[in-house]
Amino acid sequence: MSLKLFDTATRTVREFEPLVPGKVGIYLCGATVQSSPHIGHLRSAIAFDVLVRWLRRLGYDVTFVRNVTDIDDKILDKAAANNTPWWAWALRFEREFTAAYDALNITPPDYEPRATGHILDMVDIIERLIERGHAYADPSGSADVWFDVPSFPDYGALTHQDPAEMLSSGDGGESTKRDPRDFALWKSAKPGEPATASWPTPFGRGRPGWHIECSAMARRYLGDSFDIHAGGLDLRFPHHENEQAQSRAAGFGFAQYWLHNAWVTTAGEKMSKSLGNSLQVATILETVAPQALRYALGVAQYRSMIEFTADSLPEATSAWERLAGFIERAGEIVEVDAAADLNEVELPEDFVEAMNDDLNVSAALAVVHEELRAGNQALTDVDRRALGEHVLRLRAMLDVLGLDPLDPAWRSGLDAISSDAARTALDQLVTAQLLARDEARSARDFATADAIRDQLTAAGIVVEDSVRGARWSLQGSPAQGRFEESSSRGEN
RNA sequence: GGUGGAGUGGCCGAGAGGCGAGGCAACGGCCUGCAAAGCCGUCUACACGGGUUCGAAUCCCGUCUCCACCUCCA
Repeated sequence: MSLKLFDTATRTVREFEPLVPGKVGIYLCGATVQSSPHIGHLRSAIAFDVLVRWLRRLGYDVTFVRNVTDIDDKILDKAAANNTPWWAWALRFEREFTAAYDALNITPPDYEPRATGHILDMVDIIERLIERGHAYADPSGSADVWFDVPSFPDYGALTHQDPAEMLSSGDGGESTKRDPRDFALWKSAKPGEPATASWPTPFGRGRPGWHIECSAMARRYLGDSFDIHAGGLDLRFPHHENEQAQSRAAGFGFAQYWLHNAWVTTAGEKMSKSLGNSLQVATILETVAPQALRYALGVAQYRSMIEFTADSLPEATSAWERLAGFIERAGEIVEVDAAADLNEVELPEDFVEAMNDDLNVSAALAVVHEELRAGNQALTDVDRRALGEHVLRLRAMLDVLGLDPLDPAWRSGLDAISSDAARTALDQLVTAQLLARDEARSARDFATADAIRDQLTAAGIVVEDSVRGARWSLQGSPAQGRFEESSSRGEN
């Protein structure tokens, strides 16, 4: 039983075999940091975070690279429109992305290169392409350098398009290039653009074309050939097609597998910024626990579209609270070691099989919920031995999905209260109330007992009676303070 | 127009020729002083029309609808 992945280039589910046994290099196209992250961005990050976690769980030594595109037309335009330096604009949103990734427990990449830090790596590839006859300087004498599409017969291979039927790559617009399909490797500095947005090169002053950035950064950190290149579905063409063409034309093997995640949709349509900020990560985390958001975005197989409805978040919250609630209650009966090495725990066969089947997290979650039910049964039966095993297996599975409730990356609802002192104070107050309620119940004064409970409920505190007495928890636990939106001090 | 993808029960979502994935919601039962939580049960679905087959959500033919990429996009 081994991992199979759907490879966009071959349109088949392929047995995964790394170039170097035991090692995996992954390049993921990260954000163009021109605006705030929305949940679609996070879906991609979560999908491939699960891939990385699973590969590591399988024992691979993974090198995971996710870039930041910190210069492009939109960044320059928006920064100018807001009277802000373009690099400040980019950094502001890079921070927002980082905050969102952290809030959702997305494993940080091993390397997170910025495009602007790799100009020389890009120049190197462009020079190779010119030498090999796959690129040419613009005839006008500008610093523009174009990739020569007709010189590369394999163009179109990734997305299975016939180059003859492609009319235009759309790049640039001024048709000084030889062929309408040719795309920009290097863009000359334009009048009116900030001087800081261009670099001196053998071709002249300018800035990188979009596609060359990823070719250069992938090569820098993963080598001429590497295992997996991932990104959103929309990047297949032209971005990934062009990346592959550049890198292969330059003589590199480049990616062996191409993985693409599907959309988060609303009302059947691809999410877009025009839908408003209600779908921005920061906004959602004001009222929803980050674990629930991760659950909502992580329940479907990465190649399926996720239909995001008004019910999605409440539904995910219910499911999440059931999982986390079980671990919490179990911890009151058996010793649960938050720091236990979950990699040592044997995973259920069905779970492993599901994950190996192109990361079928939906099927894997079915196993998770079976384990949960069995665990709850053990909890009811107070079967400590079984309970301990269920807890470990459940956590080990959830850990693969980035959803272990005891992962230190999360902070519980109680942690939303800023200080330990406040937490202690709240605990004492609630405990006192529960004590009074117990007394009333013992005296069969249920009116008083219920009044106390109602009062607590109104304050957002859920009371549950069990054989071991009453327990309480904060309802919903929106985890305030966990997500920190970066300040807007870059502006004005 | 070219190239892909999808239509599954109230909702979300797996599966891909026979064996009722799973979650959420709802309802019933157990438990509870009442709740909550939990457990058990109920809701027997696969866009439509044909066909193949002992048997089709799954295969074939046709039809309809929706979505994406081809311009920046996770």
